[in-house]
Amino acid sequence: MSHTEDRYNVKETEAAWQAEWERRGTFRAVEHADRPKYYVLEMFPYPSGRIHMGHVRNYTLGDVVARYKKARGFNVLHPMGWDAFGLPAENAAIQNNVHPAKWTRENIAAMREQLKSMGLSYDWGREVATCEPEYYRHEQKMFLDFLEAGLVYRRESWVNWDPVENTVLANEQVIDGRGWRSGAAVEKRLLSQWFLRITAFADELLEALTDLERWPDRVRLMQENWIGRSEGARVRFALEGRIDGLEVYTTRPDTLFGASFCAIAANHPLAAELAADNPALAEFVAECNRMSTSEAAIETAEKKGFATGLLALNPVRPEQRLPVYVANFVLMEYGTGAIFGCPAHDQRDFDFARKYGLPIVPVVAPPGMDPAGVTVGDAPYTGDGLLVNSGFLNGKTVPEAKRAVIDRLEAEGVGERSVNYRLRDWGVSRQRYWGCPIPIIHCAKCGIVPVPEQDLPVVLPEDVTFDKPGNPLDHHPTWKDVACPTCGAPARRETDTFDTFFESSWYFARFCSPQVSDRPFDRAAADYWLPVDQYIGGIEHAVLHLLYSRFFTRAMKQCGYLGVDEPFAGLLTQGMVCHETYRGEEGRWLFPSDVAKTADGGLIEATTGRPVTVGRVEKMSKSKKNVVDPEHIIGTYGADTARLFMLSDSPPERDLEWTDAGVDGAWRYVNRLWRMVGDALASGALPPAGAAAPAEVSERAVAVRRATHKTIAAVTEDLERFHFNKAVARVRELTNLLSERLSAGVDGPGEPWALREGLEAAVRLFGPMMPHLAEELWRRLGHEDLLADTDWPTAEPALLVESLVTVAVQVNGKLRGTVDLPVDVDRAAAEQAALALGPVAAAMAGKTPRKVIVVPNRIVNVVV
RNA sequence: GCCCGCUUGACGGAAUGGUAGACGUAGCGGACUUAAAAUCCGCGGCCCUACGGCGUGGGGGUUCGAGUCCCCCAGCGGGCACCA
Repeated sequence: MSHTEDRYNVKETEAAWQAEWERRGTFRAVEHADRPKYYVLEMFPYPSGRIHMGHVRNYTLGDVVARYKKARGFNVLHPMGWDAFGLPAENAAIQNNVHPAKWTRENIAAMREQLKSMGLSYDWGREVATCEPEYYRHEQKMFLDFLEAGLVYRRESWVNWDPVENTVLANEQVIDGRGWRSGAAVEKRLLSQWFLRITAFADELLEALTDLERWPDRVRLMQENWIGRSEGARVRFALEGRIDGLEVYTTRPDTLFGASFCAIAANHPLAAELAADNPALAEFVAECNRMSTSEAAIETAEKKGFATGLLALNPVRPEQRLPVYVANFVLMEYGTGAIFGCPAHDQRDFDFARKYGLPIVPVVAPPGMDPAGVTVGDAPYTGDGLLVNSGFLNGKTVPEAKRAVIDRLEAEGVGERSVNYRLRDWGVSRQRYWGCPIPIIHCAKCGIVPVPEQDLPVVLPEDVTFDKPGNPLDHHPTWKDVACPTCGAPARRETDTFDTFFESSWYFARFCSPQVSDRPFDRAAADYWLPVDQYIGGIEHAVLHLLYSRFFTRAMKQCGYLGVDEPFAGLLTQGMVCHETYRGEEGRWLFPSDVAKTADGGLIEATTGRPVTVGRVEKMSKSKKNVVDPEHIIGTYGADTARLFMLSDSPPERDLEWTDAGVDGAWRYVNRLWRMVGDALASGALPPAGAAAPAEVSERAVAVRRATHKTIAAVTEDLERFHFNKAVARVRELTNLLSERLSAGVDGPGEPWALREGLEAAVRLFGPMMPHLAEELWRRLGHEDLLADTDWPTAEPALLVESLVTVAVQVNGKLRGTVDLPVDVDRAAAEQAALALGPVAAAMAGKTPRKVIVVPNRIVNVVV
């Protein structure tokens, strides 16, 4: 580690420091009640087999935060684990005839080695894999606790069903209405499933968003929209010739007088009843049921309706008869599964009315329009205004009319105020093998019986086969046969497993004490570490994973597991890693590693020399082959180079384009820094490590010290705000200056000391970003201790203040010059100095200033 | 379809409403070298000989002053409940 070489030996150096950190247990986390804690967590990966650049970016960001906070004196918890249940393992099993457990465990082993080569400051002693019974047994217990607490229930719900594979399909497995593997037309099917009552916390989850101040606004907004709280009314329409009525939910009860139809969901009980003796309607309902369950598919499909022949009586206009349709865009899950349509003031209702020739009656006059002459143009009007054609509501504003009409409906007993949420309860049943078994037993006599606590965990059997369509747990010869815990009669195990979001909804708590086996985690440890201070991951998890975790935390609290409401106090959502795409002849996608550059800068296929077309920069994906293997990059340039590039080119929230040139640039910088420190030491000009500051310091040396301390202050601020790219730029600026001074020849009182201070500052500031190089240089600079155990540098305030400041001078907002002024000079003096500038006088063309705006230490603007 | 975000030199990006383009990448010129690589130095938004003018996706607005705030539009991307 300490010989003099001309080139930086990355491989040896990085491996040596990784071994040293591990040997010393540098990153082991231990609870210290007297020290401030800081919990840094990156979203744990699905063990797909190899890490990808998205992981490298995510974990680099987290590692910078973890190492920085450690240097700032925090007791840091920075764990890593594996989100190890999921579909890809089953797909691999089917395609490659390898057992999901074996596949997953091998992937974990491979990826662990890859992550270790990045030099991440994890406490590997806390590693967890969610597919192991030691982990998932606890969520089985939690599920039973939730059941007892009334947070779990069972009901029927619709799924995408592949009739050939005999299996439920994920939305992403449904392509154009067909199963991705079988190609069979997908059907909707009703299955009995377990649900978690997330809607019980809808208001709380919504309101608590306000306090998540360290979450990005857009994520909070996305969750707000997802929860989708709306205030409206439930309105009951009588049905002509029937004793039952139709209850609809609406956010626009003010437009009731403009209603021209009602529509119900295809799976509304009324639709089912009517379809029983109406084959055409039955066919229409069946057609709706063939649509995917995804909202995007439903919303983009052509809006269709089927007139049932039923007529509904408008409660505010009893003489009016509204046709009742079954419509493919009405969702049973939302509101009451029935709506009334007011075409004049809603786009979808408008389209529907146009299509089926229904009346379009305006009932809201836009502001400024004559209420008497309101007509409907090419588009519905959805804004505020005054009610017209609406009986007792005429002349009221939209909000007034809402209040008035609901009051009337309530008085007449035909409706009431109602708050509705778009949020639906969380269906957690999956008809899949590679997941956590749901600890329930079905008994013919006793019904649904929870697995007794002493029988937990229900272990997922590994002796299963994938040769038949459907769920292997179902085909297992013996596993599901069990005696009923209540009556002892033969009974059957639940063969569904949990949604894999279940595992990721509490892993952050497990990390607090992964070693305990009789509970999910130790309460005291959770009380010490939680909430996670900084969570880092992709924006694609902005809603589901983060909302489920927020819900789960509340559910765990309600059951006494922990004491916090919110799992993640701070959130950073990183952008994607992108790369150019390449196609060869015949349009085949090519890996970047298959593409070579010709002398004139053109691109060819490396092996054949045939031409290559360059496509757009897109998210790295296997399908387009625009991927770069992190292992290859780390093997060639080292982890620090990869980390530096990840940090320096783009702010973390934005997408990052991976380029060879960028990596080369980072690599050159790593070597430049290494050389610069080596040369400085070899020159013998620097004082030894720890030397006291000299009494006399020249102006030149003070200038270096100012630059050093300004950099320390700025980088500290940048890291606090996650502006890593700016932090890198600033240290580079400092090392550019130091390099200049070093090559100019060190001289004058105090300069060698100032240069050492500068070099050490650069090394320390880079510590969280390029830990191996920084650790190596720190040692070479003569320090015995580890940089990883060294405190963050502090800026001396006296060196941050300047006596002069450059002030811009504008005439009518246009820059005409600058002037150097003492800091905080009075306005009159600033104005005088500005007016004295030649170009300023020229631009004023002899006119007298009408006004002079002076912003102290910034700008003087002369208005003429 | 609905919701959210982004758009600044050739490229990635800087810029509490106050000097647009920090820092880097690519490029160009030079030094070193037999040569190349590496390294070092210099140049660098666009137009103009200059004075100066024009520039932050397009259009409008607020302001002494707009990349930044407001409105409209376009393009690109993310999410939409069983991928994780």
